[in-house]
Amino acid sequence: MVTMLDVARCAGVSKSTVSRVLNGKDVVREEVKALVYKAIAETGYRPNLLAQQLATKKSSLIGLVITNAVYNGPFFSTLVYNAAKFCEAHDHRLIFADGKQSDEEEMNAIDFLVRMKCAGVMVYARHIPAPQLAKIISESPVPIIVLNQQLAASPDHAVFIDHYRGSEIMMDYLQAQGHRRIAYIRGKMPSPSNMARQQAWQDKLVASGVDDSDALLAQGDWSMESGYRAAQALLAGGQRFSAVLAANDDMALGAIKALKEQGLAVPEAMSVAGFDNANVGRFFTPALTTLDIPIEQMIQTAVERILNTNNDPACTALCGTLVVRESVGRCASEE
Amino acid sequence: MVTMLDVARCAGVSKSTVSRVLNGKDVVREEVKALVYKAIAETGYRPNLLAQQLATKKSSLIGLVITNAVYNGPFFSTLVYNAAKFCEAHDHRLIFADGKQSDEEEMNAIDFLVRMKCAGVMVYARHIPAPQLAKIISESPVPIIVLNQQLAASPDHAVFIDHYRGSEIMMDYLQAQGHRRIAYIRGKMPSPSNMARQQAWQDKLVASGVDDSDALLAQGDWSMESGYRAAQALLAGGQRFSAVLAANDDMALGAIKALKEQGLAVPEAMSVAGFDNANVGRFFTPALTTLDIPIEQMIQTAVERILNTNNDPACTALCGTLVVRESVGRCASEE
DNA sequence: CTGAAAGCGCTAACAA
DNA sequence: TTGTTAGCGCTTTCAG
Repeated sequence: MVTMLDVARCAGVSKSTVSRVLNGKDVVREEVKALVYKAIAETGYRPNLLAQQLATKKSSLIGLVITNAVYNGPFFSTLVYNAAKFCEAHDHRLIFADGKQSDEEEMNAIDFLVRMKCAGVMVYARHIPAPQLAKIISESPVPIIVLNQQLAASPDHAVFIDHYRGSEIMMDYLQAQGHRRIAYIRGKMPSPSNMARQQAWQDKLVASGVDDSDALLAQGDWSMESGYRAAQALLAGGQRFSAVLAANDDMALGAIKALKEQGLAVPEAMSVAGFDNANVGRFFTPALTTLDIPIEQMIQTAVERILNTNNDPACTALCGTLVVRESVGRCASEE
Repeated sequence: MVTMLDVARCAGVSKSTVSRVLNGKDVVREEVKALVYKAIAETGYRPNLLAQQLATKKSSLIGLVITNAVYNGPFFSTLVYNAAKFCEAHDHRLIFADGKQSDEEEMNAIDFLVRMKCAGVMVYARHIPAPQLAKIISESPVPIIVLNQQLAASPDHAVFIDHYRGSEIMMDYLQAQGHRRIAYIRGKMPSPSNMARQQAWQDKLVASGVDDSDALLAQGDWSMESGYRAAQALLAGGQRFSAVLAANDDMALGAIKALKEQGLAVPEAMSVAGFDNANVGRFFTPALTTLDIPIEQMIQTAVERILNTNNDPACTALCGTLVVRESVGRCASEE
């Protein structure tokens, strides 16, 4: 392991001089500079970032904690991709810790990142309860930004999407197509996005006079497989409904599969819609009607908040935009 | 920022004692231990991992470099998910650096991770040429494992999948179904997996007497969108073919969409197959016939190689297994 | 413009 | 069993 001292000796100067030419802060004589660069090349020196960060107390890392519950969705790749992208756009690197499946693991993950002296950490939490989150935020020496979740206690530490409003938009569309009895497949609980979406669904149903919404609710776990089974369960339940709204695209896609298998053409006999605007939805037959979620903006805002380049509170009010494709049709059965 | 010294003072002991109780290595008197724990709780002390790693020269980080060219595929989530999983199974954390779109960026990413003193780094490279990679490996102070690419120069630093063999398996199946003129949609170059798959496709075609394989080749970039367009181009080309093989599932799915739009039923009028066994393929109509790639095993081997818990050279010989579903049928047209 | 020396927060001999 | 002392590799005063 070649250190700065080795380079210094090789160049016949002191450690501090080497440090200076590397950081370009102080002024160093050109000839000396050349000498140092030559020594660096000869020795194959690579600065140790741990030592550097320890000395400067500055970090080039931004942490991200995600539950692996969302690992299989398209949501995950988009999130990670954009997180990496924006971090690097600001000369930082993304460091990643798995929140696994429990609040304890999620806390561990956050703790690890904080102790790694990240400049900040983004948390896509599924298990830590809000008050606990608020406590972590207030006690943390570095900014902690909570993703996809509203935090009353510290709004500027949360970047979220208004899933309730998004779900309303979708329900309005469905109802405008004449659907009244709309079934809902929810994701695994607890999940803020699911809760909000489900609530809007129920509220809209009630507002339109459907009062047995419970009978139209099915349970999934975000996976296609679970959407497939949830749709089967719904069908088996014997309830009347003309549309199925799933809490994400994957489940919607699974549901379509199940409906088709039962001889129900989509959208002719049954309409289906999802959330997230997963890439694959466009290539399905029928192409999936969905709600596009501005993940990219959310992450960008989070990163900028961490690095203090963004103070725009408006960014927390995202709600998504409807993407109309083929999987929703007009309601056939007049009720 | 509360340091170990603060804790020591608070407990009325020395730094080393605190360090000892924290690491549990040396024996410390129970009462002193209690004192220290109390002090830790009171001060809210969190060990600084940078300092710790600098002092011990041990790291709990494993790096991963990926080109963002693969970010949108299902390949990506599986890779990252499993990488995180196996790292954590071995008490390490995954740290992530974007290889972006050039060899220079990929080298930067590797360099960063090495300088962060990772225990090792896994590289899913798309741009750095093999000889360069070999050089990096030989000069690196920590193990560098190249993913998904054969490396003649240093076989024990490469964990790859035999894509040529995998493609042969698929071609054998297609030909067994009676297909002779099989079109191929390739991914963006350069890509070792694509090159191998394409070569096997061509060799098999030639072996079966088809000598104008060039006319049956279309260019994609791994995305569904590109598969869609490639299939359109193939159709527009006016060539006869009864099956389309795409270098990955996403392109295969895109191709199916285009074929359907042209009134070609899959698999009745045209067969389609892909590679990777993306989750979504199962829920498509028709469900996609594909080749399952043992990504999980590949990553596991890589992580274990880095941590020296695996010396089994057999693990480098993975080739994947055929997953027969509905998108390939018997060739209708006798030629 | 450059070098000496102290310090970042922790660990690890070595003594006591 | 515990404290003292030197580092780990880098930055950063402070002198010169």
